Amino acid sequence: MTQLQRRKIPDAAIARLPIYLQILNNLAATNVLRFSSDELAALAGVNAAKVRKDLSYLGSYGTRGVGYEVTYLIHQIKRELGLMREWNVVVVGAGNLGCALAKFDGFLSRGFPVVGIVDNDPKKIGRTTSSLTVGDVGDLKNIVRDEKVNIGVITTSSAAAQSAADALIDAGITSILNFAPVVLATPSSVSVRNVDLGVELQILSYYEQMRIESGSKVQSAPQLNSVGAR
Amino acid sequence: MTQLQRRKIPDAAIARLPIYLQILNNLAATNVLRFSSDELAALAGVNAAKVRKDLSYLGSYGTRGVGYEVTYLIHQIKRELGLMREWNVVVVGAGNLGCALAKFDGFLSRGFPVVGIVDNDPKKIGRTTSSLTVGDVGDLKNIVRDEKVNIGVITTSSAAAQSAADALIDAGITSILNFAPVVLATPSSVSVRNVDLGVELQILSYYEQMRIESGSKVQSAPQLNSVGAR
DNA sequence: AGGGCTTAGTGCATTAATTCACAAAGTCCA
DNA sequence: TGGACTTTGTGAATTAATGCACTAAGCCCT
Repeated sequence: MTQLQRRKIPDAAIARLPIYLQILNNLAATNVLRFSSDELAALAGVNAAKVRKDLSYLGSYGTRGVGYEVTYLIHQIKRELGLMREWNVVVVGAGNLGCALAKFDGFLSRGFPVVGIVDNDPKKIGRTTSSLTVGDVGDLKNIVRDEKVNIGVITTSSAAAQSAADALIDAGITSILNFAPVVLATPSSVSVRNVDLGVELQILSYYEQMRIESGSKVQSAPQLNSVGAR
Repeated sequence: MTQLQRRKIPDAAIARLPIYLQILNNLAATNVLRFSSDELAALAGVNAAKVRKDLSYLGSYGTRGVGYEVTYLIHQIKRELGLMREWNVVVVGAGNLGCALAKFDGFLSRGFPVVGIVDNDPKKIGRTTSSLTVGDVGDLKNIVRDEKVNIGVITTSSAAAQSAADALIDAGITSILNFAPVVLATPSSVSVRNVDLGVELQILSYYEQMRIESGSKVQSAPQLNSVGAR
C-alpha cells in the first residue's frame, strides 16, 4: 500500500511549480543568474515562505544567504514535472477551438507537440490545419500507437465529449485535458483536468457581482481555478 | 471592517457551483424534476456531504426525505453566481485563440456575450470574425463604455499581456480572464483568473510520469486547476 | 578571523476544506 | 395514525494548505 512513489509533493505545490518554471525561464532569458525566494514570490504573487516550502519539496537546492541558481532550479523543476522529455498530444474535435489549439505554438514550445487531430464529422476529416490533417476519430487507436501519443485533448461538443474520452481511454491514453463543459466518467487510473471557460467566467461574475452589491469593498477572486469535480 | 457582504461562501464551494449548475441544466433538459445530493454527487464526481454543504450555503432549499427541486436550485445557483443578468465580454488579442473564443458559442450561451475584440496589430485591425470587427486596442476605453463591458479576456502574446491588462484596468474593467502564460500585476481590487494551457499539460505530465515511474500504481491528478498565483 | 548581514529551510500554529456521522424532518403506505 | 424509510442539514473530527517566526548557514567586509 504505502509505496515510496518518490516524494509526496502536495497537489497544491505541484500546481504552482509550472508557474515558477515559467517565471524562471523569463529570468534566464534576461540573463539573471540567481534569485531569492522573496524575488520569486513577488513575481509569482505569492508568499515567500510558500515559495521556499514548495521548492524544498524538490530538495535542498538553495544556498542560505544567497538564494537559488536560476538554471539549476529550472532543471530541477523540469525533472520533477516530467518535462525532461516531450509528451505527444492528440486533439479530439476539429472545431474552432480544436484547430486553434492544434496551431497554438504554446503547446509545442513547452514540450507538448500536437501530433494529431481527429474528428467524427466526415466534412472535417481530411482538412488540413497548419501541418496536420484531420483524421477520423475511429483511427484514434492507430494514431496513438503510431505517433506515441501520451495526452488527449478533448475539444468536442459536450454531447460528444464522453465518447471521445472513451475512445481515448480505449486507445490507451491515461491523461486527458477536457475543454467540454461536462464531467467525464473515467476510471480512477486516468488523470483528467478540466478547462471550462464558462465556469471561469461564472466565477468571475460572482466576485464582480459581490463588488457591485457591496460598493466595491469586496476582495477579488482567487486566481486558482478549482474545477473541483472528482 | 466586518461588513455583511451577503453570506460568506468558501472559494472552493463557489468554484463548484458552476459545475452543479451545468449538471442541473442537463437534468432540466431531460425533464428531471428532483435530485438528491447523492445523485448530484455521483454526476459531479464528488462526495455527497460536500454537495449538501455547498448547497446549504445558498440556503435551506432541500426537503428532507425528498431532495432538491431542479429548477428551483438552478434559479438559486444562478442568483448566487450573479447569472440573472448578462455580462459583456471584450477579447484583447485577435490571434488564433482570441478569434476562436470570439466565435465560441459557449460564452454567449452561458450569458457572456462577446461584444468586442481588439488588437494592436494594424494588419489585424479591421478584419471581421463572425459578427465582430477587430478594433484598435487604443479604443478600448470607448468600447468598454459604449458596449458596457464587464469582463476582459486576454489572449495576446505573453509579451503584450501586461499592457493589455493595464489597458483593461485603465478602461475600468475589474474582472479579467487571462490566457497568456504570465502572472499579471494588478491592483487587488481586480479579479484575475488564469487559464494557462501549458500549465495544465505540465500538471498532467507530472502525474503521467508518476504513473510510469511507479508502474502505474499511482493516483491521478486532481481535476482542479489551482493556478495558485496571487 | 570575526561580526554583521542575508536568506534558505522548517517546526509549529493557524486557517481552510473535506468528510463523517447523526439528529431532524419529511414522505409513503398499511 | 403510526412506523419504516429516505434524505437533508450541520456539528465535530480530520486532513490539507498556508504563513509565521526562528534556526542554521553561508557571504562579505573590515
